[in-house]
Amino acid sequence: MNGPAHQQIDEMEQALRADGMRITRQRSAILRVLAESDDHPAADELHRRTREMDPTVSLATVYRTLSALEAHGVIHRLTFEGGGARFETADSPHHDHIIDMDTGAVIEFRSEKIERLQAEIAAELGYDVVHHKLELYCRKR
Amino acid sequence: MNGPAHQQIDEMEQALRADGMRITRQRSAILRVLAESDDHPAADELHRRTREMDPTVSLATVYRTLSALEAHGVIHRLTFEGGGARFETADSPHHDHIIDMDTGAVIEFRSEKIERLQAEIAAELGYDVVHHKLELYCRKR
DNA sequence: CTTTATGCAAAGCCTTTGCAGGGTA
DNA sequence: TACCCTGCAAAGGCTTTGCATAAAG
Repeated sequence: MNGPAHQQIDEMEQALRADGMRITRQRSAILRVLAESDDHPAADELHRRTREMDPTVSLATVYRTLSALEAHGVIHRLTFEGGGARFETADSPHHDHIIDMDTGAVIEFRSEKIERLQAEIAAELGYDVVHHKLELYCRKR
Repeated sequence: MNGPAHQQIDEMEQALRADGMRITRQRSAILRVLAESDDHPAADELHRRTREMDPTVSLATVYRTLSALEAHGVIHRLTFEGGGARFETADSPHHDHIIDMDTGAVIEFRSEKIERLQAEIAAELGYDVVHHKLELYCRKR
């Protein structure tokens, strides 16, 4: 819902095109809907929203597109507890998530300290962190 | 696979009984198999192992038992990326997980610093952390 | 014009549930 | 005995896939 982020979407599409991916009407619509959402929607919700601007888009295409976009690094797949996958564009810098257990709302945050500690811990065990997931399931105090 | 952890299992069963849960042959077997596993098995793997000591146990009962044990706080449900839920007994103190992306192995670790930072971050946003999930998807360096 | 994407419907996981019979406290 | 639990099989969510058609480059 961040209004005219057109240039951002255009950039993503250019990158995808350069990466050999065809930009179809459906893919463009799905990507745009996701870029304009800030609530980490699930596939079926994304399908519903996309249909408002293009009623022909099928759920299968939504799933296929999401997988493709993820493979190209343009979006992230989030798998919270209970329920299916949810998605976000990968435009903002890396962050983690707080999940409000009462409302289901998702809040983004970032901690350099935690990032650093994670890498240190993995290194001590002989590993490199490829990616990680930190979710805080919380209630308002 | 930690050998004779009988007293631990007995303790858990006592607690469950005291909590109003009936200890059946099936539940006892499932709990024991899980307590003796250190590889965070999924439901179907648990079913396979449980059947070795009691071939009558059905998969439905495995699922129902796991949910019940989780509700009673005796086990934890882990939901890693891709694939279904995996489980561990809740006897050891809280810890997080490193997932070896090449072998699928799961390594436990604990960081007081990270725990503290998480609580601080949530507090700043007006939240209390009920529980959290920290997973490091790693490769051997 | 070649190759890739789409829609539809069917199938695939993993997990839950209704029901009648069986076991626990 | 009263109630809870179990097995079986069917159904449920979410996601993927086979196929013929349509569209992109």
